[in-house]
Amino acid sequence: MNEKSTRDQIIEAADRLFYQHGFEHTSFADIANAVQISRGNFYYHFKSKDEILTAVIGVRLASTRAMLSKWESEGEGPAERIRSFIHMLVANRADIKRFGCPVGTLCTELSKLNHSSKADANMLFTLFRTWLRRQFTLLGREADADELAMHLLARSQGVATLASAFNDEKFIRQEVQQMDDWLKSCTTALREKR
Amino acid sequence: MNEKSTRDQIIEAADRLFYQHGFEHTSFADIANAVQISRGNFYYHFKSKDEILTAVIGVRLASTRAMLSKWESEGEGPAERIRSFIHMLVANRADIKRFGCPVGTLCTELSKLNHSSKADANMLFTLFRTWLRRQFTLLGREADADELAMHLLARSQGVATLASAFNDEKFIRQEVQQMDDWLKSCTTALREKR
DNA sequence: CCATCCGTAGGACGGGCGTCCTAGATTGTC
DNA sequence: GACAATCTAGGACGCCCGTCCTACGGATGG
Repeated sequence: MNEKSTRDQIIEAADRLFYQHGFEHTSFADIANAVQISRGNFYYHFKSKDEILTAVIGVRLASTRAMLSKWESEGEGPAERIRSFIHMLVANRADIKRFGCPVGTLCTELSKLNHSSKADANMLFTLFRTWLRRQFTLLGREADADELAMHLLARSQGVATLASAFNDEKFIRQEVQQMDDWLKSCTTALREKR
Repeated sequence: MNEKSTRDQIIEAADRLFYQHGFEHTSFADIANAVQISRGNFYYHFKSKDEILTAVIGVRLASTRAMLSKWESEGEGPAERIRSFIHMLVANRADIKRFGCPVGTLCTELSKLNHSSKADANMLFTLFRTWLRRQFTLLGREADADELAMHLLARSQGVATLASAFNDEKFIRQEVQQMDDWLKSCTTALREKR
């Protein structure tokens, strides 16, 4: 059995709880309870709650980078890669329906708290934005690549927010279908230009 | 001078603070400080913090209904009314850039808190959804009116989320322009059908 | 002028929070 | 077996939270 270190367990539990219940609403006691360790033991691994948040964001950044790299290395074209992004909504639909988008909800919360880690969390968005921009550029849309990237990001965020509010998975599939069509029209527009 | 009652002042201040800093992060002390009254005085007007939230949601529901009625009574066609909805994003762009959408962020927070007023807050979304659905029906799109309403709601939410994260007003204008175009294409599609 | 009532001030209360300390358990090394 | 380093348990600490009580002030009306 490859047991995880206590530190990693704390980060993992905090990650999940921050997502499900929000950063502020999650207490040390909640995390301690989830990891089944003593509350006092935290201080050995993290000096403060903010330090846990920093670690959680760090893990999310790393795993996001890994995911984007994987999509990029899978050798299919940029259109297929963007489709991977869009279909994240379907793959995670159960969680999104219950808790919204992990990135969007965290950034929104930290923004309202004026939290010092706000910029770090926003970097998660920037990661996706830059990656999508690159894919649209590869698709031959270098002129409006960033605009398209932001447009797609925004639509994904909106879908997550409403799916959560209305508790509606079907709506996710519906909108994903439309985004797929939209993506195709992006490629078609390119071909017509040539 | 038409002085407002203390109760209304409390609701007003709470409304603003809940929007700017979130419900949970806003304390009685914060509201008391904003209204310049004693903390203990709250209990005379509201028995609990949740009761203030209920009042705030009530006010928002009322003013939303009033706004939608006004748009509807202004006599222009359904397309122009939907345009009023879309252009809310531009009209409130300064606040949206800083604090996101008041409806979306509140619903998201209450959802994470599993708060009992979650359903009341979601009613704000339903108000817009039903109203938009009616306008699209009047536009001759009764078959997919709800789908179009949800689509537009989602895009607005996404725009608000990203504008806030990236602190970008220009993005709002950009997307509003696209939504205007999209709305025109909805009408065009109808005319072609006839 | 007194009685009544609405609105207010200030602070007590119990509890939960993030933080921090310290004594003990566990592990690894010679 | 002795010792050091690493990790853990449990709880103390001060603070702020939401809640709640009670005494005061200032109108109003008989």
